[in-house]
Amino acid sequence: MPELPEVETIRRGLVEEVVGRRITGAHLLAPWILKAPAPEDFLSAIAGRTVERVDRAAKYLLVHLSGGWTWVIHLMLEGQLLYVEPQGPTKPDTMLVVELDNGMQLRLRDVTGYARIQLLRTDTVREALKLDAFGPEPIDPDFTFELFQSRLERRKGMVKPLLLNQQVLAGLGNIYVDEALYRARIHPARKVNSLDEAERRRLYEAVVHVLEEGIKNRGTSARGGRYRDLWGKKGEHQAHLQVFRREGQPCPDCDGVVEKITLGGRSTFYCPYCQTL
DNA sequence: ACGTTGACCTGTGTGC
DNA sequence: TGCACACAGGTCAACG
Repeated sequence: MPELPEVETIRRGLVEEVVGRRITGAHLLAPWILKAPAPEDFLSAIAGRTVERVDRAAKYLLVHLSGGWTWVIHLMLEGQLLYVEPQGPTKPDTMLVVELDNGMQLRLRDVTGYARIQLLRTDTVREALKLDAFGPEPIDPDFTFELFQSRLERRKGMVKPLLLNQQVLAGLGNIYVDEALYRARIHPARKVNSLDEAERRRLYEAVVHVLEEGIKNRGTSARGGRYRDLWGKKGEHQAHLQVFRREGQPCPDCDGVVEKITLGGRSTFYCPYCQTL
Protein backbone atom coordinates (compact mmCIF):
# COMPACT_ATOMS: atom_id res chain seq x y z
CA MET A 1 0.00 0.00 0.00
CA PRO A 2 1.71 2.95 1.29
CA GLU A 3 4.24 4.89 -0.66
CA LEU A 4 5.39 8.38 0.18
CA PRO A 5 2.03 10.13 -0.40
CA GLU A 6 0.09 7.58 1.63
CA VAL A 7 2.56 7.54 4.53
CA GLU A 8 2.71 11.33 4.47
CA THR A 9 -1.09 11.53 4.60
CA ILE A 10 -1.14 9.25 7.62
CA ARG A 11 1.64 11.29 9.23
CA ARG A 12 -0.37 14.48 8.85
CA GLY A 13 -3.35 12.74 10.41
CA LEU A 14 -1.20 11.76 13.39
CA VAL A 15 0.01 15.35 13.76
CA GLU A 16 -3.60 16.48 13.84
CA GLU A 17 -5.02 13.87 16.19
CA VAL A 18 -2.29 12.28 18.22
CA VAL A 19 0.54 14.74 18.85
CA GLY A 20 0.20 15.98 22.42
CA ARG A 21 -1.76 12.92 23.49
CA ARG A 22 -0.50 10.57 26.17
CA ILE A 23 -0.39 6.81 25.64
CA THR A 24 -2.23 5.10 28.48
CA GLY A 25 -1.74 1.49 27.45
CA ALA A 26 -1.22 -0.92 24.60
CA HIS A 27 -2.00 -4.47 23.54
CA LEU A 28 0.29 -6.32 21.18
CA LEU A 29 -1.82 -9.00 19.51
CA ALA A 30 0.79 -10.11 16.97
CA PRO A 31 4.12 -9.99 18.82
CA TRP A 32 6.11 -11.08 15.77
CA ILE A 33 5.62 -7.70 14.07
CA LEU A 34 7.83 -6.17 16.76
CA LYS A 35 11.49 -6.20 15.75
CA ALA A 36 12.74 -4.81 19.05
CA PRO A 37 12.71 -4.71 22.01
CA ALA A 38 10.95 -7.66 23.69
CA PRO A 39 7.14 -7.27 23.80
CA GLU A 40 6.95 -6.62 27.54
CA ASP A 41 9.68 -3.99 27.29
CA PHE A 42 7.92 -2.33 24.37
CA LEU A 43 4.60 -2.15 26.19
CA SER A 44 6.04 -0.84 29.44
CA ALA A 45 8.26 1.67 27.62
CA ILE A 46 5.49 3.35 25.63
CA ALA A 47 2.89 3.42 28.42
CA GLY A 48 2.64 6.87 29.97
CA ARG A 49 4.65 8.55 27.19
CA THR A 50 3.40 11.61 25.35
CA VAL A 51 3.54 11.81 21.56
CA GLU A 52 5.75 14.83 20.92
CA ARG A 53 6.30 14.81 17.16
CA VAL A 54 5.72 12.60 14.12
CA ASP A 55 8.20 12.50 11.26
CA ARG A 56 8.42 10.48 8.08
CA ALA A 57 11.62 9.14 6.54
CA ALA A 58 11.05 7.44 3.19
CA LYS A 59 8.19 5.06 4.03
CA TYR A 60 8.88 4.93 7.75
CA LEU A 61 6.71 6.70 10.28
CA LEU A 62 8.72 7.99 13.23
CA VAL A 63 6.53 8.65 16.25
CA HIS A 64 8.69 10.51 18.75
CA LEU A 65 7.65 9.99 22.37
CA SER A 66 8.60 11.77 25.55
CA GLY A 67 11.59 10.39 27.39
CA GLY A 68 13.71 10.02 24.27
CA TRP A 69 11.91 7.08 22.64
CA THR A 70 10.83 6.73 19.03
CA TRP A 71 8.15 4.31 17.89
CA VAL A 72 9.02 3.27 14.34
CA ILE A 73 6.28 1.96 12.04
CA HIS A 74 6.63 0.50 8.55
CA LEU A 75 3.29 -0.40 6.94
CA MET A 76 4.90 -2.40 4.13
CA LEU A 77 2.36 -3.48 1.47
CA GLU A 78 -1.01 -3.27 3.09
CA GLY A 79 -0.70 -2.04 6.66
CA GLN A 80 -3.24 0.40 8.05
CA LEU A 81 -2.88 2.74 11.00
CA LEU A 82 -6.32 3.80 12.21
CA TYR A 83 -7.60 6.26 14.79
CA VAL A 84 -10.79 4.74 16.15
CA GLU A 85 -13.33 4.68 18.92
CA PRO A 86 -12.50 1.86 21.33
CA GLN A 87 -15.81 0.00 21.09
CA GLY A 88 -15.15 -1.48 17.64
CA PRO A 89 -14.64 -5.26 17.68
CA THR A 90 -11.07 -6.36 17.23
CA LYS A 91 -10.65 -7.81 13.76
CA PRO A 92 -8.31 -10.81 13.51
CA ASP A 93 -5.84 -8.79 11.48
CA THR A 94 -5.43 -6.22 14.24
CA MET A 95 -1.84 -6.45 15.39
CA LEU A 96 -1.48 -3.66 17.89
CA VAL A 97 -3.90 -1.48 19.84
CA VAL A 98 -2.57 1.68 21.50
CA GLU A 99 -4.85 3.48 23.92
CA LEU A 100 -4.78 7.26 24.20
CA ASP A 101 -5.68 9.59 27.06
CA ASN A 102 -8.75 10.92 25.25
CA GLY A 103 -10.30 7.46 25.10
CA MET A 104 -9.45 6.90 21.43
CA GLN A 105 -7.26 4.12 20.07
CA LEU A 106 -4.63 3.72 17.42
CA ARG A 107 -4.94 0.36 15.71
CA LEU A 108 -2.36 -1.19 13.45
CA ARG A 109 -3.89 -3.67 11.02
CA ASP A 110 -2.39 -5.69 8.19
CA VAL A 111 -3.96 -8.70 6.51
CA THR A 112 -0.63 -9.77 5.06
CA GLY A 113 1.24 -9.57 8.34
CA TYR A 114 4.18 -7.76 6.76
CA ALA A 115 3.94 -4.55 8.76
CA ARG A 116 6.76 -4.02 11.24
CA ILE A 117 7.27 -1.84 14.30
CA GLN A 118 10.09 -1.21 16.72
CA LEU A 119 10.95 1.06 19.58
CA LEU A 120 14.29 2.80 19.51
CA ARG A 121 16.10 5.44 21.50
CA THR A 122 15.50 8.59 19.45
CA ASP A 123 19.21 9.34 19.16
CA THR A 124 19.86 5.93 17.59
CA VAL A 125 17.11 6.01 14.94
CA ARG A 126 19.29 7.45 12.20
CA GLU A 127 21.89 4.77 12.64
CA ALA A 128 19.48 1.87 13.31
CA LEU A 129 17.40 2.53 10.19
CA LYS A 130 20.48 3.52 8.17
CA LEU A 131 18.74 6.75 7.18
CA ASP A 132 22.00 8.24 5.95
CA ALA A 133 22.09 5.66 3.18
CA PHE A 134 18.66 6.71 1.92
CA GLY A 135 18.26 8.91 -1.10
CA PRO A 136 16.86 12.44 -0.87
CA GLU A 137 13.18 13.16 -0.26
CA PRO A 138 11.73 14.20 -3.63
CA ILE A 139 9.20 16.57 -2.07
CA ASP A 140 11.80 18.55 -0.12
CA PRO A 141 12.32 22.11 -1.38
CA ASP A 142 16.05 21.41 -1.80
CA PHE A 143 15.44 18.45 -4.12
CA THR A 144 16.78 20.13 -7.24
CA PHE A 145 17.33 18.74 -10.70
CA GLU A 146 21.07 18.80 -10.04
CA LEU A 147 20.58 16.65 -6.96
CA PHE A 148 18.37 14.23 -8.91
CA GLN A 149 20.93 14.10 -11.69
CA SER A 150 23.71 13.31 -9.21
CA ARG A 151 21.73 10.32 -7.90
CA LEU A 152 21.64 8.82 -11.40
CA GLU A 153 25.33 9.25 -12.11
CA ARG A 154 27.35 6.13 -12.83
CA ARG A 155 24.20 3.99 -12.68
CA LYS A 156 23.65 1.48 -15.41
CA GLY A 157 20.50 -0.47 -14.70
CA MET A 158 16.91 -0.13 -15.81
CA VAL A 159 15.22 3.06 -14.76
CA LYS A 160 12.22 1.56 -12.95
CA PRO A 161 14.13 -0.66 -10.51
CA LEU A 162 16.46 2.26 -9.90
CA LEU A 163 13.61 4.58 -8.94
CA LEU A 164 12.24 1.90 -6.62
CA ASN A 165 15.58 1.74 -4.83
CA GLN A 166 15.19 3.76 -1.63
CA GLN A 167 18.95 4.41 -1.58
CA VAL A 168 18.57 6.38 -4.81
CA LEU A 169 15.40 8.32 -3.97
CA ALA A 170 13.30 7.96 -0.85
CA GLY A 171 9.61 7.22 -0.95
CA LEU A 172 8.72 6.05 -4.44
CA GLY A 173 6.91 2.72 -4.85
CA ASN A 174 5.29 0.74 -7.61
CA ILE A 175 2.34 3.05 -8.28
CA TYR A 176 4.11 6.38 -8.43
CA VAL A 177 7.11 5.07 -10.37
CA ASP A 178 4.85 3.82 -13.16
CA GLU A 179 2.92 7.08 -13.14
CA ALA A 180 6.08 9.20 -13.19
CA LEU A 181 7.60 7.21 -16.06
CA TYR A 182 4.39 7.57 -18.03
CA ARG A 183 4.26 11.30 -17.41
CA ALA A 184 7.90 11.58 -18.53
CA ARG A 185 7.20 9.31 -21.53
CA ILE A 186 10.06 6.98 -20.61
CA HIS A 187 9.90 3.20 -20.94
CA PRO A 188 10.37 1.54 -17.53
CA ALA A 189 13.11 -0.75 -18.86
CA ARG A 190 15.20 2.05 -20.35
CA LYS A 191 18.79 2.02 -19.12
CA VAL A 192 19.42 5.01 -16.90
CA ASN A 193 22.68 5.85 -18.62
CA SER A 194 20.87 6.09 -21.94
CA LEU A 195 18.60 8.92 -20.76
CA ASP A 196 19.47 12.23 -22.33
CA GLU A 197 19.30 15.58 -20.57
CA ALA A 198 15.74 16.34 -21.71
CA GLU A 199 14.52 12.95 -20.53
CA ARG A 200 16.18 13.37 -17.16
CA ARG A 201 14.58 16.75 -16.74
CA ARG A 202 11.17 15.34 -17.67
CA LEU A 203 11.64 12.49 -15.22
CA TYR A 204 12.67 14.84 -12.41
CA GLU A 205 9.60 17.00 -12.99
CA ALA A 206 7.36 13.93 -13.25
CA VAL A 207 8.59 12.34 -10.00
CA VAL A 208 7.96 15.52 -8.04
CA HIS A 209 4.64 16.11 -9.76
CA VAL A 210 3.10 12.67 -9.20
CA LEU A 211 4.14 12.60 -5.54
CA GLU A 212 2.73 16.06 -4.89
CA GLU A 213 -0.49 15.19 -6.67
CA GLY A 214 -0.69 11.98 -4.67
CA ILE A 215 -0.41 13.94 -1.43
CA LYS A 216 -2.97 16.52 -2.58
CA ASN A 217 -5.35 13.67 -3.29
CA ARG A 218 -4.62 12.07 0.09
CA GLY A 219 -3.12 8.91 -1.40
CA THR A 220 -4.16 6.11 -3.71
CA SER A 221 -6.71 3.48 -2.69
CA ALA A 222 -6.40 1.14 -5.64
CA ARG A 223 -8.17 -2.20 -6.01
CA GLY A 224 -10.78 -2.48 -3.31
CA GLY A 225 -9.29 0.51 -1.55
CA ARG A 226 -7.02 -1.23 0.89
CA TYR A 227 -5.14 1.93 1.69
CA ARG A 228 -6.94 4.10 4.26
CA ASP A 229 -5.96 7.30 6.00
CA LEU A 230 -5.87 7.63 9.77
CA TRP A 231 -9.66 8.05 9.90
CA GLY A 232 -10.29 5.02 7.69
CA LYS A 233 -11.11 7.10 4.63
CA LYS A 234 -10.01 6.12 1.13
CA GLY A 235 -7.68 8.35 -0.84
CA GLU A 236 -8.74 10.07 -4.05
CA HIS A 237 -5.72 9.63 -6.26
CA GLN A 238 -6.87 6.36 -7.86
CA ALA A 239 -9.18 8.48 -10.03
CA HIS A 240 -6.11 10.27 -11.39
CA LEU A 241 -3.98 7.25 -12.33
CA GLN A 242 -2.96 7.23 -15.99
CA VAL A 243 -1.51 3.74 -16.40
CA PHE A 244 -1.21 1.91 -13.07
CA ARG A 245 -3.45 -1.18 -13.08
CA ARG A 246 -5.05 -0.01 -16.30
CA GLU A 247 -3.83 -2.74 -18.63
CA GLY A 248 -6.07 -3.18 -21.65
CA GLN A 249 -7.49 0.31 -21.28
CA PRO A 250 -6.77 3.13 -23.71
CA CYS A 251 -3.75 5.34 -23.15
CA PRO A 252 -5.00 8.77 -22.02
CA ASP A 253 -2.82 10.42 -24.65
CA CYS A 254 -2.69 8.26 -27.78
CA ASP A 255 -4.49 5.46 -29.61
CA GLY A 256 -2.45 2.84 -27.82
CA VAL A 257 -3.50 0.46 -25.08
CA VAL A 258 -1.85 0.24 -21.67
CA GLU A 259 0.28 -2.90 -21.30
CA LYS A 260 1.35 -4.89 -18.28
CA ILE A 261 4.76 -6.48 -17.96
CA THR A 262 6.92 -7.72 -15.08
CA LEU A 263 10.12 -5.87 -14.23
CA GLY A 264 12.25 -6.71 -11.25
CA GLY A 265 9.45 -8.94 -10.02
CA ARG A 266 6.95 -6.08 -9.95
CA SER A 267 3.87 -5.56 -12.09
CA THR A 268 4.60 -2.68 -14.43
CA PHE A 269 2.15 -0.66 -16.50
CA TYR A 270 3.01 1.59 -19.41
CA CYS A 271 1.93 2.74 -22.86
CA PRO A 272 4.05 0.97 -25.50
CA TYR A 273 3.57 3.84 -27.96
CA CYS A 274 4.22 6.81 -25.66
CA GLN A 275 7.05 5.05 -23.80
CA THR A 276 9.38 3.36 -26.27
CA LEU A 277 12.65 1.63 -25.58
C1' DA B 1 27.19 -4.58 -11.05
C1' DC B 2 22.95 -6.04 -12.57
C1' DG B 3 18.68 -8.67 -12.91
C1' DT B 4 15.82 -12.34 -11.23
C1' DT B 5 13.72 -15.11 -7.84
C1' DG B 6 11.92 -16.48 -3.54
C1' DA B 7 10.71 -15.64 1.24
C1' DC B 8 7.86 -13.25 4.28
C1' DC B 9 2.05 -13.96 5.21
C1' DT B 10 -2.90 -14.24 4.28
C1' DG B 11 -7.08 -12.27 2.33
C1' DT B 12 -9.32 -11.12 -1.77
C1' DG B 13 -10.20 -9.96 -6.66
C1' DT B 14 -10.75 -12.32 -10.89
C1' DG B 15 -11.84 -15.55 -14.23
C1' DC B 16 -13.65 -19.82 -15.42
C1' DT C 1 -22.57 -19.42 -7.06
C1' DG C 2 -18.37 -21.87 -6.20
C1' DC C 3 -13.72 -22.63 -6.58
C1' DA C 4 -8.91 -22.34 -7.80
C1' DC C 5 -5.38 -19.33 -8.43
C1' DA C 6 -2.69 -15.47 -9.19
C1' DC C 7 -1.73 -11.35 -6.94
C1' DA C 8 -0.72 -7.24 -3.33
C1' DG C 9 1.21 -0.22 -2.30
C1' DG C 10 7.72 -3.44 0.25
C1' DT C 11 12.13 -5.16 1.69
C1' DC C 12 15.77 -8.35 1.99
C1' DA C 13 18.94 -12.08 0.80
C1' DA C 14 20.75 -15.36 -2.35
C1' DC C 15 21.89 -16.69 -6.80
C1' DG C 16 23.81 -16.66 -11.78
